[in-house]
Amino acid sequence: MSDCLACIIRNRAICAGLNPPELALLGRMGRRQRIKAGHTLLWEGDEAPVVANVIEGVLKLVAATSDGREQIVGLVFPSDFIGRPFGGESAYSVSAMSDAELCVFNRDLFDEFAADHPDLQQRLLLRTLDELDRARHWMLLLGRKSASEKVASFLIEMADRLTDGGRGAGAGARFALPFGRQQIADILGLTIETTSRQLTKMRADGMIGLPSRREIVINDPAALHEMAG
Amino acid sequence: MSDCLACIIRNRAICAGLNPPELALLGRMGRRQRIKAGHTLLWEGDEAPVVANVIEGVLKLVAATSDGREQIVGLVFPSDFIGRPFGGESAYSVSAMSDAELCVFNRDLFDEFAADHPDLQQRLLLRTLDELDRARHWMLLLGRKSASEKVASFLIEMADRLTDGGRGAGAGARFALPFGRQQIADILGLTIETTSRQLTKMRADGMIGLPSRREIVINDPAALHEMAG
DNA sequence: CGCTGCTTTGATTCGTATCAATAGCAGTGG
DNA sequence: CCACTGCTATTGATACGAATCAAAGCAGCG
Repeated sequence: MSDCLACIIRNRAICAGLNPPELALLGRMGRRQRIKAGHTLLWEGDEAPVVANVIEGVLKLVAATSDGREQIVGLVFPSDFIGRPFGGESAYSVSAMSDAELCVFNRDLFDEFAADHPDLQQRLLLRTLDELDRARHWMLLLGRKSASEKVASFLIEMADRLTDGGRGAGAGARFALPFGRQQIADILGLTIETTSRQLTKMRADGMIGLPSRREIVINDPAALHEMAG
Repeated sequence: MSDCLACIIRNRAICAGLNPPELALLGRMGRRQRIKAGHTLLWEGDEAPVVANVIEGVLKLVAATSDGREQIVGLVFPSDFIGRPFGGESAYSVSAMSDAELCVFNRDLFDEFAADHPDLQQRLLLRTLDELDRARHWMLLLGRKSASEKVASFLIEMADRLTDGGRGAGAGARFALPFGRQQIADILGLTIETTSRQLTKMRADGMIGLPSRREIVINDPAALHEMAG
C-alpha cells in the first residue's frame, strides 16, 4: 500500500483528479517498487502482468530484431505511465536507464478499476494520444533525417524534457542526460561512432558545450533548430 | 444524417456496441463525405475541426520536414478512426490514397458524445493503444532495418491487411496495393529507386510475383519472413 | 597505479541516395 | 487501331553518408 496523498507526482500522473476515497482504493492496489539502472521490468513478447506509474527515474521502451539490433521506441519520465492496459503481451521490453521508483499495479485489478472510472480512462486516452503523436513525429526523424539533423532534434527534445520547469532549449540551457552515447544512438537509429562524431562536430562549431560525458550546454539554440530541419 | 444501422463497417468501427438510440444520436451528428484519391482532408499543423470513421478506401497520415521530405506515419483502412479527439491541431496531414468514403463528425460534438459514453471511449483507447504499438513497431523498421528487410516486412504487413479475410501472407497470396512505388518508399523511409530495385530483385529470386504495377503475389512466405528479419 | 568500460578518433567499406536515361503503361485524339 | 503524350517504374553509373573495423584516449574505481 502506498500513500498516494503524499505522492510527489500525484498532480501530474493519471491519478490526478481522483477523490480521496478513490485514491485510497487505488493506493491499496499499488505497491512501490525500486528498480536499479540497467534492470528490465518487462520483456518483449512476454505476458505483461503489470502496469505502473513512474515516480522517479527514466526508463526506456526497446524493440529488437531477431539478430539483436535494438531501437529505443519510447522514453518514460516521472509521472508517465507504463504498460498496456486491457492488453496481452508487451510489444517491447521496458528497462530502467537510471535508478527508478515505480508505483506498480496488477494489470487485471487496474483494468477493473479503470473500467469503473471513466475520467481516469479519459486521462489515459489523452496520454496515449500524446504518446502516439510523439511516436509518429519520431518516425519522421528515423525515416527521413540525416545524422546531424537527428542529433540536433534529439538535443532540442531533451532540453524540453530535462531542463527544470521545461524552460527548453534557450541559450545557455544546461542539463544532464540520464544515459550514455550508445543509448542516444539507439534512440536515433545511429551507431555510437556516428553519434559521437556529430556531437564532437557541434561542439567544435561552438553550437553546444560538453562539460562532461553526460552534460549538455546549448550555446546557440537558433543554429540548433536550423540544423534539426 | 447517416443510416448507421445499415453501415457496412458498423460492427468493426468504434460505433460497435452502441444501442439503437445512441446510434441514432451519433448518426445525426455525422455526415457522409466522399473524397477523391490524392485529396487532403487535414493539413499538418492546422486546427483539426473534425474526426471521422473510414467507411471505404485507404488514407495516409503524412509528416514532412521543412524542406519537403515526407514520411508516411500511418495508414488508415476501412473501420479505422481518423483525427485527434480532445485535441488541438493535427500533428500530420491526412490524405486519400484511393477514392474514399468517410463518416465525418464535428470534433467538439464528438468529444461531448464520447465524454458521455465511457464504453465508446474505451474502444477508442484500445484502438489508440493498438495504433501506438504498431507505430512503435514501425520505428524499429525505420531505425534499424536494411532496404531489403524493410520491403519484405512491408509486403508481409500488407498481405495481412489486404488479403480478403486477413488470410495473410500464405503461399500464393495475391493482393493489389492501393498505392504506387513512391508511396511505398514514403512508408519505408527509402527512395523510389531503392524500393523498385528491391522488388525487382525479389521477383528475380522467385520470392514474389509482380503481375502488374500494383499487384503482388507471395510465392515463398518462408523466405519473405526470413528476409524481413 | 593499473584495471575496466565508455568515448573519441581514424581508415576503410558498403549501402543507399542521387543523378540521368530508358522503358512501359494508360489515356487521348487522330 | 495506332501514334502521341504524360506519368510511373525500371535500370544504370556515380557520389556520398553512415556503418564497420580498428586503435587510442579518458574517466572512474578497486
